[in-house]
Amino acid sequence: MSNALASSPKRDHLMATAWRLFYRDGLRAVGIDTILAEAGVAKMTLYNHFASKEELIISILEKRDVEFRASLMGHVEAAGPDPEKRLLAVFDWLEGWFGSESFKGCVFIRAVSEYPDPSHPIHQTARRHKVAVKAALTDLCAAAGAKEPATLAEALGLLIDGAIVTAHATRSTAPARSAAVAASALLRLATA
Amino acid sequence: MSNALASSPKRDHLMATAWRLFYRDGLRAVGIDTILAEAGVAKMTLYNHFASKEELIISILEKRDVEFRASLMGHVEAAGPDPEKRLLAVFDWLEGWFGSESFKGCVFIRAVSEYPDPSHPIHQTARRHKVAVKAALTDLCAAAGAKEPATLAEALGLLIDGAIVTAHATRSTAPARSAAVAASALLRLATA
DNA sequence: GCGAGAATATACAGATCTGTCTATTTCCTT
DNA sequence: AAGGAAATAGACAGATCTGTATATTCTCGC
Repeated sequence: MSNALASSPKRDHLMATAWRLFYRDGLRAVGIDTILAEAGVAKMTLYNHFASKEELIISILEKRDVEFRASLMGHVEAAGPDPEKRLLAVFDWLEGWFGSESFKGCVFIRAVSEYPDPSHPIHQTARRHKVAVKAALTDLCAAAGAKEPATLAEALGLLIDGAIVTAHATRSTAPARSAAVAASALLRLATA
Repeated sequence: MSNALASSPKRDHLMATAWRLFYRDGLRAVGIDTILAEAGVAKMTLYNHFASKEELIISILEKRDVEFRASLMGHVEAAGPDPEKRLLAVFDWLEGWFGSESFKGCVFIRAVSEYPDPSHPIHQTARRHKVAVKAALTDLCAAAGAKEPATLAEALGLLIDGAIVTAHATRSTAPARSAAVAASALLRLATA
């Protein structure tokens, strides 16, 4: 029997296929059989790599958390050394994301929505992602010279999550610009 | 056969029971049979009042939209005539909501999350709610003397949705205060 | 008391869900 | 070529899902 944590081509392929379907249609809406048919993989292969659908979901969320933050911070790095530019690059990155063809909101917000009980492992995994993102935001705010980095990061985090939700509900990239303008104003106040 | 739109005690009771279960556990997670057992109502009674589960959900969302905005605006009215106080009363109202025992986020955000396809009737119903709330916010911003009421309302809407999501994910009322502080700052800038 | 409309219990259809089991085959390493 | 792990197909269990059909009972106005 294979180790449930080890990486393998089949495991990676299952996670990639499941991710695409879960993100497109929802965690509860997509069944195991649909994933298997789409991936062209046998059912026992899935259950040799993952103990359950729930563990599959959590593995995907944890992977997405790492990828999400790497993509975000990669865009921040590309913005150069100016701390203010770096912070506002977050909102450019959001705008690009919102405009992508397959954009369907934030999978972590959606996971919290689908598993609303705070004690549920999937809910908790999604929460950990939000905490990690806020920590990264706090670093950026501190570097930008905010007097209370955590306070500013909290406000920017609200703008970001609100923008994601609004962009999904209204199918528009405009919330990224609105959030950027508000964030810029708050940053100015927080560093003055 | 009864009219699907008419009000009746059984219909109201079904909607109240379904609302409680849907909000607590999720729209897809709760089955018809669970609602019927909890409400103590026969299956045919439900299908005499609603064509499908989807229609039941939409009816509940539309009712909640009206109740939600009535509750919010009621709190605004109670804040008195000062336009700035009225606008900031929105965030006090949020804090009370976040602190309530049964708080599980915003059912409309969660509906968008569970039915991510923008063409789905449930998704569209949830979007209409968000549009209606933003219109109400715009009125409040205009009354408070904002130079660009729609722009300010957009930013406040992002703060509100972000606060709801964050409060749900972190099980805390703190996002209401953070949003209030940021909103107050943005209001000052927008009226200066 | 009667009759009509509403609600009931119950069974059912047909699909789908997660997860298990078994027997076979494929594939890689030695 | 042989051994062993991994993947396969496919049946299966047992539950659950939405929605339908039928026949009975309840309730209430007249």
